[in-house]
Amino acid sequence: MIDIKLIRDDADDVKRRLADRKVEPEPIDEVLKLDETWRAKKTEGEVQQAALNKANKAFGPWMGGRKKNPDMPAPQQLVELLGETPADPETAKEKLRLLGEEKDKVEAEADAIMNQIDGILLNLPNLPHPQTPVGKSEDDNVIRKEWGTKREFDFEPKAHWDLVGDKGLELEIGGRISGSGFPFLRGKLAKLERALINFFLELHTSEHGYTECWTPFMVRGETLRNSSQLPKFYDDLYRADERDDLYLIPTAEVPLTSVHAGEILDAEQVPVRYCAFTPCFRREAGAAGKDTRGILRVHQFSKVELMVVTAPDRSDEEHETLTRCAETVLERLEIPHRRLELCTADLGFGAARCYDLEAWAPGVGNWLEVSSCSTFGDFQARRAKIRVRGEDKKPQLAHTLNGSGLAVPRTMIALLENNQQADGTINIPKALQPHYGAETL
RNA sequence: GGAGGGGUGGCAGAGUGGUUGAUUGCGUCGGUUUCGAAAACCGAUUUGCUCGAAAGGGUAACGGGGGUUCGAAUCCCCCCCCCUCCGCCA
Repeated sequence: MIDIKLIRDDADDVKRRLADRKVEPEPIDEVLKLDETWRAKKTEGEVQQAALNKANKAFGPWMGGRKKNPDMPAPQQLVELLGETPADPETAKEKLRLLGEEKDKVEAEADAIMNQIDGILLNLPNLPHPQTPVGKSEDDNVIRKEWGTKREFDFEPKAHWDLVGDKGLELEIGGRISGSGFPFLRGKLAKLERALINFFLELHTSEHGYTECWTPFMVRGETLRNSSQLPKFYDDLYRADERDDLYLIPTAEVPLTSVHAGEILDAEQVPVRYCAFTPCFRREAGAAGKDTRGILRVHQFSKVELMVVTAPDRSDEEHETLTRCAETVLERLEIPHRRLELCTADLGFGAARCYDLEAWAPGVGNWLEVSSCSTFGDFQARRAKIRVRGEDKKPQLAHTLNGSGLAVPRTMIALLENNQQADGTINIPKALQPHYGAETL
């Protein structure tokens, strides 16, 4: 969530920054107006509560005193609140009850307004990082770097679906079992999938300092709200039926972001760096028919995710470090790739700044997004209530970051298509050989 | 799925419906003492919201949500989590 204090302090600035993301200004004005009413109601209720608290505090001793001395006068605090001296405790009670009801009404009004505010804020995307390039569409994304050179082929490189028909890519079987978008791998490709997952995890845990996690694959709505998939992206999620009210995770970001939800971390504990392999489940609603050939876009895929919780002043450098960790995977696999910095128009809902890593796939003749490395500022931390103690010992909202390290199917596509030989075999890159157990596939 | 037990401040662990944000111990931080340290003693030590320039004030929170009451950590209801036992099953 956006900090409501930013809206109070400088609503125009918030509107400007959201406008770069093509968000209309109306909700901000609405929040501003509601917030003003909320604070008035809130204060009104608290003043009433304070008076009631004072009176109630004196009530007990008065009752006690009257047991010994039935003529004991009502306490001053009670008289003050009621504006008169009550004849006896029973009349006082009745009057206090009515005052309490008035207070409850005011509080209920305040709560209703706060719910409205939350409803708006939960559906507003994050403010872009000052460094994020302003743009109108994905065409304005900026290529920050390219690594490797595209291989020259002395034959026509095949797309992966033509390349590995005999190596275990069984899309029809997946379709029969679950439907399209649920790939079934058999034999060599199944083993390649496992080798990639293992290679990713080994690299990040033993060389990059991430702590390996194993997470649930189904989570509560609350968990999805923490990392900002809900309420906005309900349609993109698979949900178990109403008996369980659980959702299949679209990424390991979801469970990992909630690991420290509600906690205040000590300065020495951060940065926290987690990685996890999970399958990811996405409905891909609205993306039907777009780049869906082969395993380009599927409903279930494997991914190793990197996730970082850090103090706010360190998040920019952590973002670079995290992105480097993801890039290293591609470098080790010798896959030509580039780093794209997303412009304001193309930024994900919760991201403040984001690099996409794209691997070159000569068979399909396209750059494929294999990783998305985002920094969220305090956007997720505010929802998940993740805080860090600063140098002054005061708790402050943490910053969260995450990135794929990497998504398996598209990495596999790039690997297969880049390393194909004229005879139809595929060379396994050196770094992966220990995990795959052979030099060719 | 069934039967019990439990969820209180960083941790441990009290708590009779009425000066309880909460006894106490440990831990942590500061001070006294010391050549220095330990011990001892003294003091401090939750978080959010809100008002305020600040000092400070108000309010909320004892797993979560409702309810009873003038007043709830304390009583009632629902839900969640953890532990033990039984059943079932990888």
